[in-house]
Amino acid sequence: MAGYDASKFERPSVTVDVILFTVKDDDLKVLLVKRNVDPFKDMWAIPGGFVKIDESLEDAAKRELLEETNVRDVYLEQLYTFGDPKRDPRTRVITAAYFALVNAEKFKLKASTDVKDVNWFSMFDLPELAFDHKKIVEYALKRLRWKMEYTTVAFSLLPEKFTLTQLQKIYEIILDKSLDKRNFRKKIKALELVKEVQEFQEEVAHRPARLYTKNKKIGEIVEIF
Amino acid sequence: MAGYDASKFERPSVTVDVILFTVKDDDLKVLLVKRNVDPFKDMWAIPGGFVKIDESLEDAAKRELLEETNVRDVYLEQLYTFGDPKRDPRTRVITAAYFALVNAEKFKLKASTDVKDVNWFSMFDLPELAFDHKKIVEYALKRLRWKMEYTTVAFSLLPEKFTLTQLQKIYEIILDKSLDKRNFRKKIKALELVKEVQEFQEEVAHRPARLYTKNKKIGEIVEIF
DNA sequence: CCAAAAGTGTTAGTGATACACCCATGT
DNA sequence: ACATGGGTGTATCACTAACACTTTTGG
Repeated sequence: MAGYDASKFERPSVTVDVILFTVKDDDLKVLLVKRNVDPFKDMWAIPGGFVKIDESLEDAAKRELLEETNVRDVYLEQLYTFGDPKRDPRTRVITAAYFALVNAEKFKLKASTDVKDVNWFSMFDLPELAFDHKKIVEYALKRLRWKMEYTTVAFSLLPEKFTLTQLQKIYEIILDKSLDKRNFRKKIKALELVKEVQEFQEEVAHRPARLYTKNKKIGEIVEIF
Repeated sequence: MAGYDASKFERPSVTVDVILFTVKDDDLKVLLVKRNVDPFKDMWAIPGGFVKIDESLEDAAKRELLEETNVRDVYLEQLYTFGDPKRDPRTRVITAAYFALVNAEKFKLKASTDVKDVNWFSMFDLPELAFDHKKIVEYALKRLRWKMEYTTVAFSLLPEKFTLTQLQKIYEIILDKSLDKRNFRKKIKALELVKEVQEFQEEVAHRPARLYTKNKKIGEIVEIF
């Protein structure tokens, strides 16, 4: 922190971008918005926007997500700040990227004024993205995979009540590898991450699975080293 | 990313701050600078400063470290971006904090124009710090400890040639716990992190220890999960 | 010969992996 | 009765943790 008067400096703009993941239709999906303005008009991009002068970065991330996509109440954490001077062709823009997870069945997407369209895309079949958003999304995937292995973030992708098979599938889809059912259940139970509910799946053409909820103070994210 | 003209917005200032750690005199030290200007004139702070309009965040971090403290060639990674609207009393300042490690014996500290004084402080006995720097330093310590357990960052705190006891001490000081010598050496050797050198310690009043170097392509940081 | 740190192996316990069959339900 | 996923236990392997004595050097 130097003895400069901040106002002497030509200032970069600051944005937040939010990489929102969900698991849906047996696939890992990212939320993208279609840009309605230049630069990169009509191209898909990560939702985001400028940080207001009196809001925190996290508040900005929540606000953008709500405004552009109608999504609220997500697991949210800061991912990384991308500040390459050339990442925006117009001017210097530094972006604090956030990383978010939701259970997709809880809201309806809707577009907004700045945005022509909003949609889920398979992480493994993305369209061309605006700015350096490809790089950002790839970085987010790395972080997501890491978090899956060492924390309980997976639970934020589930509905209130879920089966152990649903939970396991989330791990399998994101980590892109199959897991042993018995070992998986053994571990989940040993860590006491879930609590039995006195209910079972309904309307399935096979033996209905027991339902579980997250156990109390996993509330949010537990490191499971 | 929204359809706004960036120039319409009141822009926050962006700084980088660098938390530089070293291990010295059997203690974990942080580099602090004494501010020569308001706000917080004469108070100790993490080195840092404004990001220039055409330099990347990482370049800014390197530049500030060199300018304010004469330190170069460090291990450097982005830590977190702090953006609370009230963290700077003057105006909105968002700071991208970087986290750095050096072997302290390789350079001479020197103060600069913006800075009255530069010095190493024990991480466990810090003076009062400017801004929200206490919080930032604590966050950096958490990250450092985490990195010690799961990566090979420790090696960036060592000189070219070192003994296994020196290496072990670094772990012990930072993690603040003692480790078993035999198990420690077994693990380091099993992971092939070090290479024997045909030299020994000199001028010590006991059996001289064998010297080692970092093994080839640990070059930088290896995750040791 | 004393002080100081260097160096070295074995055992027990814990957690991870591999693996196959019966069960409950709907059609 | 059959198809579909649900549900369960044991044995092996790998890694971690605990632990004590001998060696080499300088003073």
